[in-house]
Amino acid sequence: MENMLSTNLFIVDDHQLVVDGLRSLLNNEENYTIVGCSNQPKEVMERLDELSVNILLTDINMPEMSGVELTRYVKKKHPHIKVLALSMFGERQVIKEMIDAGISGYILKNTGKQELLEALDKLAKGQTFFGEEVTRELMKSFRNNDEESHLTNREIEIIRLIECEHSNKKIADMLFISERTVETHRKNIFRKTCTQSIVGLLKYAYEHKII
Amino acid sequence: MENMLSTNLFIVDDHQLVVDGLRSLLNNEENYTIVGCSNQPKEVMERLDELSVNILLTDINMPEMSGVELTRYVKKKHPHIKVLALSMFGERQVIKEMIDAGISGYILKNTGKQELLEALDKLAKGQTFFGEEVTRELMKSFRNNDEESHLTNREIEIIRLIECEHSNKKIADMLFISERTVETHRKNIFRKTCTQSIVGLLKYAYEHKII
DNA sequence: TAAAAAATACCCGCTAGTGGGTATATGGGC
DNA sequence: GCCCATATACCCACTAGCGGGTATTTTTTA
Repeated sequence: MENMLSTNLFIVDDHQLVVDGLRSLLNNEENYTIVGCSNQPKEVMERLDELSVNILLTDINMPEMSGVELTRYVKKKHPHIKVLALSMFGERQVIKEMIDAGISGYILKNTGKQELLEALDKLAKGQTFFGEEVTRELMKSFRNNDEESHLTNREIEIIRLIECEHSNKKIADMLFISERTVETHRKNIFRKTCTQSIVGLLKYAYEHKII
Repeated sequence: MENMLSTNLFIVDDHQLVVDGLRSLLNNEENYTIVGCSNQPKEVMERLDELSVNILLTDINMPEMSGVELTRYVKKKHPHIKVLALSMFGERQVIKEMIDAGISGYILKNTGKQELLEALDKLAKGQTFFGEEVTRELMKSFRNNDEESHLTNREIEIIRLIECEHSNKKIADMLFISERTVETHRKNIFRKTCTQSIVGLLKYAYEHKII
């Protein structure tokens, strides 16, 4: 019996275990109703004609038809349906293709229930959701198109001081500048390196031999 | 003309440039009065008998007599005098010996004026002060006496997740535990690895092949 | 079985750092 | 002189993380 207030989900994955796992995860969620499941993308195409589906959860690697193709079909034939892509890995190229095809969200299969629910919530509201690791892969994608030479000398200097575990205040003292300035440099560094945390920045710095 | 309210300093370093530099730095500080300078530790011993000195700033590497020996002498003959050790490097062994000898503070010569003033302020109040890098060396000292095997499996797991740039909340979700628990694990990890920041921890983890 | 270690989880208080943004000064190139 | 890049520095709002601590439960060890 469909609840008029809940979001209707359709799950497609060539692995029945994944399908069952997702069903098990979502069965007690009162905001969502699973109106269908399948291992066959072709079957999905037919059943979507008969069902009222809000969100399609789809694997991206299926032998019969890829998630990219399925997404393209769905967005063309049923533009109102949001597509949430599921994958074991966050390969950059695939993410990009799925985005081009029109997905609204992308999460990895190894994420927790929380992130899945968060994604569904977002999609149900018409928003988009890209999990952490997916976002990180995207940022890496942008990052690889930049040259390290676009970091200024000052910024490199500050990265090195950060690696020495100096606080912003300490760095400011050492460089005879304001702490506010150090913060601004940090912002610029994060932006230029497309990193989102000190951990990411450190890894970037090691990879690019800044340190 | 000595100001009764200011702290009397005596500077000893075999390099006149360092002495002059410190004098220049401190000459306009109204809380401090430099009552004497010297390049000769032996001379210091004599002059301390005649002067009212609150804090002795001393180099640790002097040809005539090491800072350790001088400190021992001063603490024995003039126990009220606080000793602030100055050094180019933060060698672990030397730091330890100076501490054993009775210094109240230790900073590196490459630190900024701010840290010097902070150190003097602390010593003037009867407190101790060890600069960042000195503290770090001390922590490394403790750290090297520990085996990595004292980290539990859970803690290692969390370190790896931190390296993946996951937030505490995200880690909690993934491990099905409370965010409070993750925080506690982090505290324990910092304590066991004797690190004080994520940067230090990351470096530790790479060095010890945890990641 | 008792003790120790590990895992879990909370309380409280606080701030370093960050995201969003704006703006000015300086130096170099054209 | 203009434009651009870089360096400097601020405003505001906010919170993730951390330091200090306590405690209980579960698991492991002897």
